[in-house]
Amino acid sequence: MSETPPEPDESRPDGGPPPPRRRVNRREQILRAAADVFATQGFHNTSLADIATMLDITPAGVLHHFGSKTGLLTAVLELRDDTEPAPGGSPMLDHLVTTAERNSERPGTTQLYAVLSAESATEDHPAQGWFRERYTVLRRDIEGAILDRLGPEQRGPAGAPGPGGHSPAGAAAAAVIAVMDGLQVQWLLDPEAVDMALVTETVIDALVARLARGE
Amino acid sequence: MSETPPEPDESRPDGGPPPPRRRVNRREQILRAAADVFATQGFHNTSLADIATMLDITPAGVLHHFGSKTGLLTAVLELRDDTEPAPGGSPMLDHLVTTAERNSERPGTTQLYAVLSAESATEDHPAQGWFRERYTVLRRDIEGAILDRLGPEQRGPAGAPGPGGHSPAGAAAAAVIAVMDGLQVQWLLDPEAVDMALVTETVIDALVARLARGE
DNA sequence: GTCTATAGGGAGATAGAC
DNA sequence: GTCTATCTCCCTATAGAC
Repeated sequence: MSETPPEPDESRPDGGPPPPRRRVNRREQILRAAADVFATQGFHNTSLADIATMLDITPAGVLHHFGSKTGLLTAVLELRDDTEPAPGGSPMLDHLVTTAERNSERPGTTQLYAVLSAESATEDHPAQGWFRERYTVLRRDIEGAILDRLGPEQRGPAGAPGPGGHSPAGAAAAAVIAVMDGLQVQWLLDPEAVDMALVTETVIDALVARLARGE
Repeated sequence: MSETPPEPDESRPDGGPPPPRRRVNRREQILRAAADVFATQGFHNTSLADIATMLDITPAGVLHHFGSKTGLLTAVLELRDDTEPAPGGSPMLDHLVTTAERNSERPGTTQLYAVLSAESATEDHPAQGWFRERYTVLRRDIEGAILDRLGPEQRGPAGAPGPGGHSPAGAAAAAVIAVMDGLQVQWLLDPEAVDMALVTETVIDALVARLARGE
């Protein structure tokens, strides 16, 4: 299953800086394994032993690098594999569709965030603050992207605060995020049943069109 | 918190069936406690002891009634507190908004399904089949409701199979469900940040308008 | 710096008391 | 029919070996 790359003896002529390790760093190996198994099993349902076994070490070997199971979770979340940086403004909306498409080919990552985000809504979950912050930032950014796409002339009413202190564009932003999240669960349970990218695009278009009409 | 309604002593003139218990039935008490705590803590993170403690019995006392922890989960899911039966056809769409509104006042139930549905997307989760089936039925019903609202004249293109074998109305149905689910997670993490009913209504309207325009 | 041995405290479920 | 005593297993984390 897990291959352990051979470790060549590294020669250091002078008494230089601390020896660089050929092996990518145990820490990274553990992070990858943890991300995989948190995704397929959830956080609470995963034991340190599950992760340790994948690397042929003991559970305590894992804990050494992260202090606690919670510390490991935090590190996994920070990992954020942003292969491509998210653009700002109107192009961000297209980027969201692309992301949905990409997620269809990475069940592991998709599952990781889908499962953990919902699990974080339980009492005193260690990832709660992380996800709360993430949603706050996402809502703000996507609201900006929507206003950007509408253009200055149509922006007026959509940007103004509405009921509950939220602007229509802000509500639309929450909706877009919600659609993407909700679709992931449906897709994970039944991949044939939904086309995440198509539906995401449809909802974005429908919401932007509605805002453009000033409703 | 949970009130235990008094059980009137039922008089049996003849030597009828086994003696009625004054207490509502242990089974029901356990179900309510389990639903509460599954909601706030998730399924995997909840122990039988957590539930047993609430009723001042031992974990095995709980297991007696349901055989296994999984059996208890299944029973909780079947519980479905459909206070009001969901209508069919176009009124169902209004009912969805009402449901979102009601969910804002029942964090417990909201959390139960939000957390469990995502958790069910993990490997071999006992509730996986239940949620898969639930989504399949919901998508079909809501698709019907959308077509109903569109009316016969506009229904044509929306009902026809599109890319991936799914009709535009079917995609919209998946989107509506996704929005409701996704909003729940955002709302649970930050109740002030989103208005579930408002956003749900907005998305439904935007999607129906789009279909009506034949896009 | 990296990891193992072991502690110490639950977990779910079986078997059987009342 | 209802529940407890108890078994066995597995969990996270500390302390310390190499």
